Amino acid sequence: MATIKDVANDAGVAVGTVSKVLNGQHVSAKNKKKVEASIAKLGYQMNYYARGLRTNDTYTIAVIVPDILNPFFACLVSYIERELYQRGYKMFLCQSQKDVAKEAYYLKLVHQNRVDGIIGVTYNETEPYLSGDIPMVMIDRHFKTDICCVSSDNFHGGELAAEYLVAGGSKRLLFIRTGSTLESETLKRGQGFEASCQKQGVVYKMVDFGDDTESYSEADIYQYLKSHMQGGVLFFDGIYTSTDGLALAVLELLRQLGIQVPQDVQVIGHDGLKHMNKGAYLLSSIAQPIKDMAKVSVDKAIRLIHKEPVDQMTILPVTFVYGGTTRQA
Amino acid sequence: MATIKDVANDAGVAVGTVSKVLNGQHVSAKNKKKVEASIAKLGYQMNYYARGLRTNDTYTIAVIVPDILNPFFACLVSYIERELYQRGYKMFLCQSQKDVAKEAYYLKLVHQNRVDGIIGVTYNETEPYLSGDIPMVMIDRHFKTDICCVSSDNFHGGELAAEYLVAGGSKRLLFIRTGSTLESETLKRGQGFEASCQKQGVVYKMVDFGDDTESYSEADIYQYLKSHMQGGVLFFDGIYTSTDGLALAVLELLRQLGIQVPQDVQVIGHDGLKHMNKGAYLLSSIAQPIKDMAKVSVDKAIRLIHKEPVDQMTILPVTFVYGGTTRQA
DNA sequence: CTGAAAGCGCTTACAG
DNA sequence: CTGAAAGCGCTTACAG
Repeated sequence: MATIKDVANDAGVAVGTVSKVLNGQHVSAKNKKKVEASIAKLGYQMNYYARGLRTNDTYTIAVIVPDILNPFFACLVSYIERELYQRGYKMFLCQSQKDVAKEAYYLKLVHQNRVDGIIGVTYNETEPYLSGDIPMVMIDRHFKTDICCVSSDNFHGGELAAEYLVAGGSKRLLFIRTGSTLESETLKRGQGFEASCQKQGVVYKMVDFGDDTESYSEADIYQYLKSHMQGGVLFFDGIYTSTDGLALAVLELLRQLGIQVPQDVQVIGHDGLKHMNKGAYLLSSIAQPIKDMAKVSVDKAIRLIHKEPVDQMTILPVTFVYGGTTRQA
Repeated sequence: MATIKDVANDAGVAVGTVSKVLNGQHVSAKNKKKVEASIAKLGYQMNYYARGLRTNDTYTIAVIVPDILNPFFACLVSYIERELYQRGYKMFLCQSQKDVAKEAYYLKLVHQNRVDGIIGVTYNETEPYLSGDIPMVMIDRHFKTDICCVSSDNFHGGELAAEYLVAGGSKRLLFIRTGSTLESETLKRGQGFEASCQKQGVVYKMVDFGDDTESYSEADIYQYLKSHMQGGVLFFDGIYTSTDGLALAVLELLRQLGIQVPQDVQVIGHDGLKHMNKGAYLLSSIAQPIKDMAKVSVDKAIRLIHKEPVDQMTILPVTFVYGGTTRQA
């Protein structure tokens, strides 16, 4: 590959001059023309490794998510990539897979590869690995330390779910969640739901099936639902789940139990996922503004890189979306 | 951040010695111990940009796919990341989004960032951008030039679909496809289907709705199906589509037309996608061995990087999977 | 086995 | 405005 030196020789100027035209600094029109001609002629491509070594800017950002097999994260990562591309950054994709060792590996790699910043969704206790010297924005996870965070309005999402369920005629509500209790921001979904139930003075129950191991503890949930049935009818007539994935599992269990949705019970999920990520909504749900979350995350990360001021916390609005599992309010 | 020089000073040895222990070369036990102690003490992390500049190895691979919003690609990318991680490589995620300019940008970036190799699924005519000096493996796309390719057995997939449809009792088959006609490997799905129909001596029809613009040309397909109905019954009683995404759209159209699946017509898709990428199959389908495709791709890429011999073409086997839209053969 | 030194391809003061 | 030179943090022959 041609180097800056080859270009300088070909154009008959000093390497410093070539560097200047490469970086848009002022050089005489005559030299600029010569250099540009040589660049084109030699097919010169800048070696970012050499530049990065000198300037300490790499124009790369590491994105750490649990797993893009999960459509929510795939969607988030997809939009982050587009945003990064617009801004001239490249993305290292890191899947932690809820594996502490792997997450630590990536957090370390990030130093070695001198990424300019990190955008991450992490549920592990990785704070010890976080040296504050690298710009970092977390999604949906509010660290105790002063790390930048962007999230959607999980609390209000829970409220919305309770409101729509009641508006659709449900009188005895149930909230089901699974997952790590470290997901501090997402925990607010249940809190908002509960607050709204109390405010509306409706009967409700909160149940937590703990960390899901790929199976969403389906057997446990099945037992739970079954034990709340009497003469073929479920005690609850409105269910809100912490994620769409969980809602899908619940929907299948209800089907097995012979319960009609939304006639007998309405179901609302959370995330707002669509068929193949582009068709209809999978079910009635509280939709997160994934695109905006991606945009804001990238924007914050780049501001941090440039040492510009940023808000420590940003909470984006959620909306209710109809997907056939509610009696459309 | 501490540099190799800091470590050398702290340990009282030369930088060359530190470099050797870093790279697992032989140094005296005494010095090795001293160096390791200093590394730990200073929290030293190697600067890969400096090393990369020297050695021209970056341990990074660019993965180029159209868009991970598509669950098939999300799945592929997810498994590629795991494989890469195992082998000590990092991944640049590049979404071309079927945008020629963006794809060209990434292909160029790849030179600037000196990635060791590329793994890609591209449908554009990007060959001119491909300088042969960088190891590259293509998935599902067979270039005329001698680029390494891995694919699943699309032809046999088509055959399997026809066989299962007939085995389930269908007598008049229909193949529907959408998408770029550049997808040379995936085009074989239709070819295999047709070959099997002829061999089995069954009535069939092939129809191509061209490039999908996010909407799968749904209106056109609806019209087509409707024009082949008579007295509420569809002329065809078995449908095979080029992808699961398309099959889902067809399923919805059939529902709108009041046609029962699988009673009136059986439907088989292609890809083998699952609910949330982990639950049940979306529908009866021809499943691609995505995990193996990822593994083989990474393996080939790394062999190419090491200048080891590799097979130019690898075709992995596909299987029929039952997902409720066939009369289970 | 170890140290001193050159060099990878850039950028950036510093003179002129 | 331009050139010559130092230096970013590594690795790798080359002497000793």
